[in-house]
Amino acid sequence: MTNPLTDRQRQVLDLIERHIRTTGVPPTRAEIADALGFRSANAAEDHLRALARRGAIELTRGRSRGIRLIALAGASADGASTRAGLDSAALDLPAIGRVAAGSPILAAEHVEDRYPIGPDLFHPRADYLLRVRGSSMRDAGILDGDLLAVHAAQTAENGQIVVARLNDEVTVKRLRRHARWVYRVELVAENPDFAPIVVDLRQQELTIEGIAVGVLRLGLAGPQQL
Amino acid sequence: MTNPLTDRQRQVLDLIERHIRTTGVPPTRAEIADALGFRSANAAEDHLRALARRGAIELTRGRSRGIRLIALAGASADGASTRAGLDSAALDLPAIGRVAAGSPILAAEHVEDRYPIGPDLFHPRADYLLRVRGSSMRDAGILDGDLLAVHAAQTAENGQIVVARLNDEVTVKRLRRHARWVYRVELVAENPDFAPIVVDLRQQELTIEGIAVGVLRLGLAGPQQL
DNA sequence: CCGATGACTGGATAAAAATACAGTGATGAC
DNA sequence: GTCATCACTGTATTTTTATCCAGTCATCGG
Repeated sequence: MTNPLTDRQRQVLDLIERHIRTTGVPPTRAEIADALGFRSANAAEDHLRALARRGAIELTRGRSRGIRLIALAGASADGASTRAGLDSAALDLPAIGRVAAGSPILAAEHVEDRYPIGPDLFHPRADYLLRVRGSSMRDAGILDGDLLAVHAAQTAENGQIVVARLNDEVTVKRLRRHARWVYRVELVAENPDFAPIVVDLRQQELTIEGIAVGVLRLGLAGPQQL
Repeated sequence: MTNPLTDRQRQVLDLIERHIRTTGVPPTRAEIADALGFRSANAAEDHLRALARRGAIELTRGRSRGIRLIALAGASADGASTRAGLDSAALDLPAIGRVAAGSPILAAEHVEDRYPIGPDLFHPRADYLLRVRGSSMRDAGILDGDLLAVHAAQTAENGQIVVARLNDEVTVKRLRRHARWVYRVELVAENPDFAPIVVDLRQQELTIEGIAVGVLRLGLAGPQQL
């Protein structure tokens, strides 16, 4: 018995599961709409009704966040198998420095070091640490030289801080997306000195490399100044 | 060393767990009040605050049903007590939440959790993680809720970020001291909204508890906003 | 071409929830 | 005796949240 779910419904279902795992509570209609870029919470409502009709979830009328997952039979589609060569049972994480153009982030020559940090400290799990260059995310508390804990993923939700590759350059920004924008996304800095980067997907290729799940700053010791 | 929870608090905690198990979502304040017979939802609110202070749950401000169970230490306190005190050879660090007035920072009841991070990652070595409250060090990239890696020390140098105790309150600030000042030091916030605290050592006792050696931020995952 | 279905926008509204404020007793420490 | 903490009552007020209504556009089977 395969799933009669549509792709979009599958995405909504995955989002619900992810939301419960990361926040402890199911999402509201508005949160679903925001995460998937809908401009109306009613779109989320429609999806929930459809999922309930198909038996994937159970809704409790009138109760806020009254969404319950039923029998998680199928494996989720979202990039579960992509962690190539990463030991999930490891107690440490590789730190990635400057990434050369054209090569994958996790290529061995990019690994500067390994740090004794449990990957499962973060939710979702961190796959590597990326050394941040520049101050474009300053107001999000991510400073030059910080190590960003990254969960490797090919997709991200509106509002998340992502590691993206644009024109073969790797950058860290907040992702902005709307349902109305078909060929457009924005990479927004968290610092008024930097303008948002508007990406036209018909002209430029944008690859999501992962989502930020934490920050680690070492070397706070010395009496250095900003 | 049993739970620092009172009987009533334990009952509330059990109820929350039961509610999640049976309905799939955490309870609201009104539902807690109703289940335990309170006539005011505010009674539930008070209990939740107390449980959060003790690290049994985590509350998300403004989010309906934003209650999360932390580290299910087990219903009853079994013989195997948790590692209290200072294991130097450990691979993890204790995280300290709110520090009660008059008691030492590393007292067992302040330990919210332990995180798998090698103490030697930091220089000098970190002895514990302190959960930062407030935004007074915002411009140093230390945000509300961050975990500050702290090296226990009784002295610090000018310009270092320190964990200090003043009037029995623990605070994180940058230390300012000049050779010319004999009885004076300043604790400077890294945020223009906070004025520097000028300390006259003849009148107030200032204790250095440690110096900041790093920052760790978890929970960067969800699409939450600042 | 028609009607059903999926995937939405936009606006409105009532109910549900969080949370602030002001109190009351009781208990135990100092 | 005073103070802090716990365990509440009661009243507001503001946000959140669920949910309804009225449409639009595209696709697909018949």
